[in-house]
Parts: sequence; structure tokens; C-alpha cells
Amino acid sequence: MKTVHNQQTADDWIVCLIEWFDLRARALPWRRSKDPYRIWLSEIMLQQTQVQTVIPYFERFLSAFPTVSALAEANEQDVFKIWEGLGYYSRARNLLKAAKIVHHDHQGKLPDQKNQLLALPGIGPYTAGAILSIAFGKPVPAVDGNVVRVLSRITATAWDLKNLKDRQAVQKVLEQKIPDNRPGDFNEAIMDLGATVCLPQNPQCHQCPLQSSCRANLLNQTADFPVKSSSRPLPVEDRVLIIISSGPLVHVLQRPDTGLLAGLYTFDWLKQDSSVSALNQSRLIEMRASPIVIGVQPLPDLVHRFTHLIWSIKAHWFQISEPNLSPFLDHLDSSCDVSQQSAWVSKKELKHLPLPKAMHAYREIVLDSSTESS
DNA sequence: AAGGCGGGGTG
DNA sequence: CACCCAGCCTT
Repeated sequence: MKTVHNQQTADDWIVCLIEWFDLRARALPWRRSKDPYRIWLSEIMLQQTQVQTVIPYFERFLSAFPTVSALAEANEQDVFKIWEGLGYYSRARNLLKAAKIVHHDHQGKLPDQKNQLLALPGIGPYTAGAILSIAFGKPVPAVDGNVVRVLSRITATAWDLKNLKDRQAVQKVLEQKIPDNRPGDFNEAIMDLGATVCLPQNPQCHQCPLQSSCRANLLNQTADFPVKSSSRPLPVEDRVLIIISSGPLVHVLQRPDTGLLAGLYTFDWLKQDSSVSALNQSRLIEMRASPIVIGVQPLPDLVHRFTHLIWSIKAHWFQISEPNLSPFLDHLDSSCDVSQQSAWVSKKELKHLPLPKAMHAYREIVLDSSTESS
């Protein structure tokens, strides 16, 4: 029968893919066991984050918090410190929240039901599918960016990575094709293929196990799939960073618990109620005029690019004679003058605070400077 | 449906 | 530079 024949050839790629995975699967730390906690942890870290970046973080996190219950007992600052530099810090916060829920409501065992997994903070459709298939052997697809790209090319369908409907369409297709016997391997195989062969740019079709069944390849149109929606230019924020130190103490701020870099620490920012640089200059001049200022030195400029905006940072280091911010309060960002969000810390303490990458170069400068005894 | 949310690899 | 990565959450 023609339809039957077409059906079989249309799915030939699944067998080829699994055979390829048996030969070429990457050896990754989280593939050494099926411990649901480890699978879960790896999938959270891997959200929007490349494998090579995650590996050292995964090992370190697991050493610090070997089990769900160990994590559930941890405090947020310790979790943030392990997570420092990995980005998307709400993942760490949600992971800790979820660990407490699993510890208290599920006897420390990650649930194996999709709705219960989706109810945990930080677990969405992709991560639930990955955990269900890899840790629990259930035939549920795990549709990430790689999977959309690979399926878009195999079927020559104009799916868009960012389109939720398109991800659901891919999910639907894969629900019909995922093998009951090896669902986790199937999901990981597609992702491995996407990460090592079916690359976003310049896919290596000559070494692809699916080259003879991939419609985009046969049409010589791999560049047309998936479709990419146009992106807007990133807004640039001009910021002036003020590092204030008094003897061995440095002043830091903890950011609010929502929004950009929530819960992490930075140094002070110059108040910027307008983008007029002349105003910045006058603020700096007034601050420098304070009698408690011992010296001011310029620090290197820095441009830090986020996903949705750019910080263009100019920085100055104020050394003052006493740990007292009051002469500066009119000129510093107002979120700093109240409560425990504002703190004077020693260099040793500074080393243990979670700081975003944008602050790391400045932290190094502060830590490297010899503590000058006046 | 759209935008916020880090940081890094790659051409 | 642009693109995008084993996405999720909020509005």
C-alpha cells in the first residue's frame, strides 16, 4: 500500500537517529545516572545555557547539595553563590523553592506525573518532558530549540523557535513518533544532533545520519528552516558605577528580589534621573568635594550585554575616611539608603557575596588592591 | 502574545 | 556585530 510505504519511509530517520546516538552520544556528567534529582538539576541549568558552560556548575552544585533534601535545607544566598555567573538567577531561586516543596510534600522524591512536575516552579513543558522521559522512561517529548530546528529541517516546515504554537506543533508530531522503549534516548538524540551536527548556522549535513531523509537537506534549503523572526535593536543604558570604600570596608547593595539580577549584589550607582551627562559630571564633582573623600580614581569602562538591554558602564572608585554615605545620598540611586539592602563589607565578605558577571572585573580590582593603611 | 530574564560560543 | 543556546514566568 502506498500510504503504508510512505509512512514507513517517513519515519526511517528515527531508527537512524537512535543508531547514531548509540555510537555518538556525548559523555555528559548528568548521563552517568538516572537519579531524577540530577536529571532535574541538569535540565534547569541547561535552560538557555550551553552544555560546556553548565558542566562545572553541575559538578559544583551537586557536591554542595547532593540530594533534594540537602538542597531543601540550604539558604538562598548559598545557592546563589554556587549559581554565581551562570545567569538567569530566578532558576536558582525557583529550584530552591521547588526542592522545599518536593522535600515536604513528596517525601523528597521528584514526582513522576506531568501535572505535578509542571506545578513546581521553574519546570515548564520542556523540562517536564525531559524529566519524564530521561529519569522515568515515559514517552513524553522534550521540545527545546534544538528539537524545533531539527524537526523543522527534517520535515521542511517553517516553524519559528520563538513561537509557542510552533513548539506545540512539534510536540504533537513527536508524541506520535517517540518510541516507547527508549523515550529518553530519543529526546537526547535529537538534542545531541542539534547541538553537534544540525547546527543553527552551517549545519554539517555531510556527517548527518538523517541526510537522506531530511527534506530541507534534499531540497538544499537547510538555511530556510527554521524561520527566524526579526529582532529589535537592544536599548543601551548609560550607567555610572560608584565603588565606595573606607579602609578595609567596601559598600555594596543587594538588588530587589524581583527584576534584573534579583537578589544579587552590586556596588552603588550614580543617580540618573536624566540622560544628560553634564549632570553626571556635576554630581561627581559635588561628591568629590566632600571633606571625607580621600581620593577618587577612575576605573575601566565596561559594556555589558544582556539579552534585552545593554549596560554601558563608567566607573569611579571613591576612598573615604569613614564608612558614612550621607554626603553622597543626594547623588546615589535612592534604593540604597535604607534597610539591609545596603551594607559595608570586608574584602573577605565581598568575596563570598554573589555578584553578577557585570561586576566581576570591578570586584577583582577591589580585591587586588593592597589595603592601604593610611 | 509579548517581553523580561544572564552569560557565553560562534561565524 | 548577529544569532541562539537542553526555557520559564509574568503581564
